Order: sequence, then C-alpha cells, then structure tokens
Amino acid sequence: MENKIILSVDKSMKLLEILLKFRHPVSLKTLSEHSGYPKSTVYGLLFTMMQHDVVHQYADGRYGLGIRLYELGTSVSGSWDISAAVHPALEKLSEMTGAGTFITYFDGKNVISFDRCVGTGGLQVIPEVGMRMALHATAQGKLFLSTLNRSRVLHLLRESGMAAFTPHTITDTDQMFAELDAIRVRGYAVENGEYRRGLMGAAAPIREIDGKIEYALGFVGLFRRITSDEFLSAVEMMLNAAKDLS
Amino acid sequence: MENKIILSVDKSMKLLEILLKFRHPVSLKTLSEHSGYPKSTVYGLLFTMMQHDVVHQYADGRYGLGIRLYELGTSVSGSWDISAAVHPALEKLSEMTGAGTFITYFDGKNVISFDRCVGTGGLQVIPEVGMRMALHATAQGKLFLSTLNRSRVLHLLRESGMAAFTPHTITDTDQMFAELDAIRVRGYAVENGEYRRGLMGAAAPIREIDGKIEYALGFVGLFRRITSDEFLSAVEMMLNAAKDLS
DNA sequence: AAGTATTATTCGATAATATCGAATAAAGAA
DNA sequence: TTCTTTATTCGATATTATCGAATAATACTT
Repeated sequence: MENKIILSVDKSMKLLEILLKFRHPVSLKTLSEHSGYPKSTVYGLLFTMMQHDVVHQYADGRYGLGIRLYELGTSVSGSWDISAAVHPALEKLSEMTGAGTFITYFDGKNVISFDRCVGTGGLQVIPEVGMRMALHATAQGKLFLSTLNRSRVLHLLRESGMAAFTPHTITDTDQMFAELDAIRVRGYAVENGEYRRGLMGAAAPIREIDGKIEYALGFVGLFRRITSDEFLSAVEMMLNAAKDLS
Repeated sequence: MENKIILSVDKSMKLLEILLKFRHPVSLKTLSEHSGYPKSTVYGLLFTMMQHDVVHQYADGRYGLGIRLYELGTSVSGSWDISAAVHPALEKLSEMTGAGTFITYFDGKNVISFDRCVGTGGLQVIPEVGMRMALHATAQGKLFLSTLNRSRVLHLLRESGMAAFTPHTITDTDQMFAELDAIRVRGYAVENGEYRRGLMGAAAPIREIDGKIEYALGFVGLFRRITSDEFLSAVEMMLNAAKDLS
C-alpha cells in the first residue's frame, strides 16, 4: 500500500503543502525543519520544481509557490461547468437571507469553496475561495458525506480525523451516521455551531442531469437558533435556489 | 546545470503539463505515449500524486488534474494584491474603448492573464484567465521584456523560442531589441497583428509603490490600424487608467 | 570595513529505490 | 462467452536520490 509511492515525488508534494500552509515565502531552512528532510534534499526538490515554475524563488532567497500552479489551478476550476451560471443565484440568496452564501465542489474526498457572496449582516465568516472545509464539522461536508456509503465515510473520517472545533462538533462516528441518516431524509444538511461557536448554516445539493451530486449551495450566519423563523425561511429559500440550479 | 534535477520529480511535473495541455482526463496509455516514459513509471508517479489530490483518477480509469492544484493555485493568485481593486477599472476601460481588456502578472519569466473583461465589439479574442501569453508576440510580453536587461531577455527568448504566429511576428533578436528600446521610450507596448492576424492591442505598466513592474493593463481588438484615431484614443485611456492604478 | 553569524548551495560516497519490461488483472466490446 | 484494450503489479537491476559535511553567499554587527 505504501511501497509504490515514489518518495522524492511524495516529498515534493509535502513541500508544496508546507508552502501552502505558510501562505508567504519561507526560507530553505524553515522548509527543511518543517518537513524533516535535510536541507540538501529539500534544495534539490525545490530546484527541480523551480525549473517548472511550480516553485518560485524570490530575490531574497526564500521560496514560494510558483505561477504554474495558478495555471494548473485555473484549468481545474475551468472544468467545473456551473461556475459562471451560479453567481447570480448566490447574490440573490445572499440578499434575501442576509447571510453569506457560497458554492462548494466535492471531488469524492475534499470539499472546496469556489464561489461566494458576502451577506448584509455584520460579522461574516464565509470560507475563502479555494479553501478546503472540514468534512465532519460543516453543513457542506456532512451533506457530501451523506451521499457516500458507510465504509467510504469511515475511511474519509479516519483519514481526516474528527477534530473538536467547538463543544458541538460531532466527534463520534455513530453519532455521525445518525446525523447523515437525518440529512438523507431531510434532503439538506444543517450546521449548528459545530465549526465556530454560534455560527449556523445549511447546505443543499445541486444535482447534475444524471443525478450526481458534486456541488452544493450553502449559507452561514449568526442566527439565534436553527429553529428560528429567520433560519427556517433561509433554508426554504436555499432549497428553492438549489432546485433551480439542479 | 542539469544534473541536480531530481528525475522522478521532473517527470511528475512533465505529466502535469501534459494533463494541462489536454484539458480533459486522459488514459494512462496516452500519458505514457506523450511523455515517453513507460506505463509502469507513469503509473507510479500518478499514484503518488493521487495520494495528495494533485492528480485525480476518474471512475473510468482516466487521469486528470486534482483539486489540490486549485487550492494551491488560489493561494498563488491570492498573493496578488491588486486583483479586486482593479476590476472596475477594467470594466470602465472596456466600455470606453469597446475593446477587450485584461490584466497580466509577470513573475520574471511568464506572463499570465488573471482578470479580463470582454468588450462591446463583435469578435473578442481576449486571453483566458490563467493562460500564459507569448513573450515575443504580445504587447504584454514585450512590455515586461522591456523592463529586463539584455542578457536576461536573450535567455528568456532562447528558452521560449520566437515562433512566427503571423508574418508580423518579430522573430529576430536585433529587431526585438529595437522594439524594446522603443517601448522604453514610449512608455507602453503595442501589438500589431503579431500574435493573430489583424489583432491589435497595447499594454501599459502598473507600477508598485516601489516602482517595480509586476502587473500590466492592456486591451486588444480589431482596429483598422495602430495609427487610427480610435486606437490612439484607446491607448490614451489605457495610459490614464494604468496611471490611476499605479 | 572587517568580522561574525546565518543561510543557501555544492559535492561525493553510499545505500536506497526508481526504473523498466514482462506478467497479470480488470474492464469493455463484440 | 471470447477477444481487446487498458490498468495494475512484480522483481531484478543499475541508476540516482540522499545525506552530512564543506563551501559560498548574504546579512548583520561592531
């Protein structure tokens, strides 16, 4: 299982992940310390990636992610068919509910936000574009999990862990399976302060022509409670918008 | 010079480039043929990259670029400070000139379009977002080249080549240096059917606070000739917009 | 300016491992 | 079913990535 992995490539990817986390150029030394690989090894990997503009070295010697990644990244998002068509719906929903709204894509493993619209309310905690979201602690994440079979869910949860972001975060698998059942019945997922204290939201699936669910529409905001009228009417509007997009 | 390159990493990057070119999922066999590496080698590399979601395998077995590249890519574009501030200026310039307008970023080696606005004219040939542009055959490319020293220019031109896209493309280095001198004097670059027959455009630098030039504003369209009044007034408007953004 | 500290880069011997062809398994078509 | 095509596994081999240590380059002090 682990022996067909090509180590030098694996190390390169790990370096990219470290660079992603830092979000700003870092020195070779830092990279070496954080990865655990010797400086000279890191240097060779970085040098190779630099030749392809996947890594960029700044004038002061530090390293950062390179422009080629932008090119590759836009190619990936370009393959998502709905991107343009969907933005007006986001704005409309944002306006009607006052909450922040966003669209996520699920590749079977990761939930990524790729379009968003801030609401009219004060504090806005919408995920940044391009950010991966927690599978077990967000409405979107749970929604996508609810489309998978039990063993797949277990596998993903084991892989990503079930960190307790707040006291409300679901950290028990049995509890999670009950929640996923409820989502399947209800047709949408709810997030009740599981990721950030007091932050509530919901997510509804956008179905492809063939019934597949790769995208979801959601909102988040600071509601009183998930049984409040404003929250429930926001859910209603979200469901309608999602149905229109499907 | 070439011996510190780590081959397996280098091959991985080449595979990503091939996947980028195809812009749709391809089979292992195709990848093997296009890269020239044996199937089993390609498989190992792809498998490793898959573990990091840099490559994705579809249900039918074919491979494509993975979602992690989107994450990495947005991180890169997020470091470009002006992105949001600049879009209104693009729209305004597009409206006033009727031409397509766009913003490019230069990392010292590649010119990449990262925001654009279509014009009112009929046929629109604006570069897609995320696309690399020819250094020697576009206004943007030549503009950035004009900020570099002679040896650097030679190096870049040798690296990327000077393909003759049209009869007007500059394919001679001496001619190019004369052109770059003219751009330095003029303060902006002009493209006169050098990339696509009949397509004309111009590009002006957007200067950072410290005087550095990383971004450029440009337009392209189907003008009569680059000495026509409409073209010259478009240039004027572009220069003003670029100055405002600087 | 010279000296010191820090970090980037090069080098070379060695063991580790990526590579490749060939064999097998799996999926699709007829 | 059988035949084709394509993906995946395997194992012997030579190639090459690796690592520590040496050197170069840069930044910081005095």
